[in-house]
Amino acid sequence: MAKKTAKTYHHGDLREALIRAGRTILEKEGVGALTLRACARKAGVSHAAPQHHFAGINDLLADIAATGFEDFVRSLDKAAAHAPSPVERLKAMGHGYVAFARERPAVYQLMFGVAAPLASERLQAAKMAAWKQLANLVSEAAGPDDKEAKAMQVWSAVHGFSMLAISQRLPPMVNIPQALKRVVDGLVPAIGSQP
Amino acid sequence: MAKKTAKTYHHGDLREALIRAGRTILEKEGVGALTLRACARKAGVSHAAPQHHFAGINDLLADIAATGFEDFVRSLDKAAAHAPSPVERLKAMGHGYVAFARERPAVYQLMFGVAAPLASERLQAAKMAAWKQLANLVSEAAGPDDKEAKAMQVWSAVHGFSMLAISQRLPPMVNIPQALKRVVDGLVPAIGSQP
DNA sequence: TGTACATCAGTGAACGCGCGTTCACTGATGTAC
DNA sequence: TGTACATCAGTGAACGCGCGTTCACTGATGTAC
Repeated sequence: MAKKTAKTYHHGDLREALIRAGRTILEKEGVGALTLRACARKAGVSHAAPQHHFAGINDLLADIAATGFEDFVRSLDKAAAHAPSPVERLKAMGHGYVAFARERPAVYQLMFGVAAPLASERLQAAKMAAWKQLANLVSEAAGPDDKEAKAMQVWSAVHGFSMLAISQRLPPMVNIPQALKRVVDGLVPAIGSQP
Repeated sequence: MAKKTAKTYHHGDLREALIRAGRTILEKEGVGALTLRACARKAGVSHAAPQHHFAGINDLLADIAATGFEDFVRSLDKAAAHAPSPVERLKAMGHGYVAFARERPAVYQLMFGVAAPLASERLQAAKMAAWKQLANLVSEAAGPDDKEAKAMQVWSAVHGFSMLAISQRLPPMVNIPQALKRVVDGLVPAIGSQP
C-alpha cells in the first residue's frame, strides 16, 4: 500500500490503480466512457499494460463494480447507524440507498444495470454482502417469514425509484423529494411490519 | 399500408420497415445489437439508405422506443380491462407491467434504460400516454391527492422489480413469482388506498 | 558485496472489427405541358 | 396519350473513429550462488 513517489518503469500497484482510474472515469464521464484503453490512459500506462493484470475488459469492469458494492454497503451501514428501531433503520437505509444512486449514478448503473453480466470473485462476494445486509434488516423490521420476498419488495421500490430518478426520464410534474418520501414511508405498510 | 410484393428499386415504406426491423433485432439479439447498419441489413437495404428517413441513429432508436411504448400502453389496458374495481385494476396492471418487461426485456430496456436520452415527437407522445394511464389509475384507486407521488410509488415498485428480474442478477434464493405477488399485493397498502 | 540470470511488468506498433456518416452516382417515380 | 424533366430514394465505395487484443520487445526487479 506504500505509494511510490518516484517514477519507476514498473508501476507498483497497477491493478488497483486501474480500478481507481475506472472509478474516476465512471463518475466523471459515465458508463459509456469506461473502456480498457481509457482506464490505461487515466492510469498513465500504455493500453496494453492492463493485460498483465486483467484477463480482459470484463474482469476489470467486474472489479470496478465490486468496489462500488463495497462502498455501497458501507454507505448504507452508515446511513442506518443511528436509527433507534428496525423500522426506522429500514427507512434510513431506503433514503441512503436512493441517495447513493443519485450521487453516483454511473457507478450505480454499472452495479445494477442490465447491460453486461459481469463476474469476478470480488464482485460475487460484494454483491452477496449487499443482499445479506438488506435481507437481515427486513427480517428485523418485519419478521423472518418470507424474508426474501419482503426484501424484494423493499429492493424493488428503492431500486425502481433510483433508476427512474437517474434516467432523467421522469415527467416534469413529478416532485422528486416528495415522491421519494412517499416511496420510503410506503415501505413499512407494504411489507406489513411487525412491532 | 398496402405492402408491395414485387421487388422495386424504391422500397415503398422503408421508414416503418426500419422500425420493424429494429424491433426484431431488439427482441432477438438484444439492445447491444441495435445499430443503424443492422436495421438496414435486416430491412434488406444498403446501410446508407436510412439517411433518407432518419437524421441519425438516435432518431431511429427513438421511434423504435416509441413503438415499444405504444405496445406497452395497449398491453396494460388489456391486462386491466376485466378487473372489477380500481384496486383490482391497479393490481392487474402491476402484473401486466412486469409481464411486459419480462416478455420483451430488450424493448423494455430501450424504453426505460438509463443509456441514451432519446427524443422524437412520437416518443414524447407515447411516453406521456403511458404516464397518464398510470396516474389516472392511481387516482381512481387511491384518490387524487398527491397523485404524482403515489404514481411514482407504484411505478417505482413495478419498474424496480422488472429491472431486477430482467437483469439476471437476483440472488438464487429469491422465488420470483412469490416475490412478484408480494410486490403487487403491497402496492395498495403502500399508497394508502381509499374505498 | 557482486554478479549472472530468470522473471516480471511495462512499451509501442499493428491487426481486424463494426460503427456512423458522407459522397457521387443512378434507377424509379411523379408531374407539367 | 406522350414526352421531358425534376425530384425522390436507393446504391456502393470510402472515411475516420475507438475499441479489444496480440505480439515482439525491453527495462526493472528479485534471487541464487
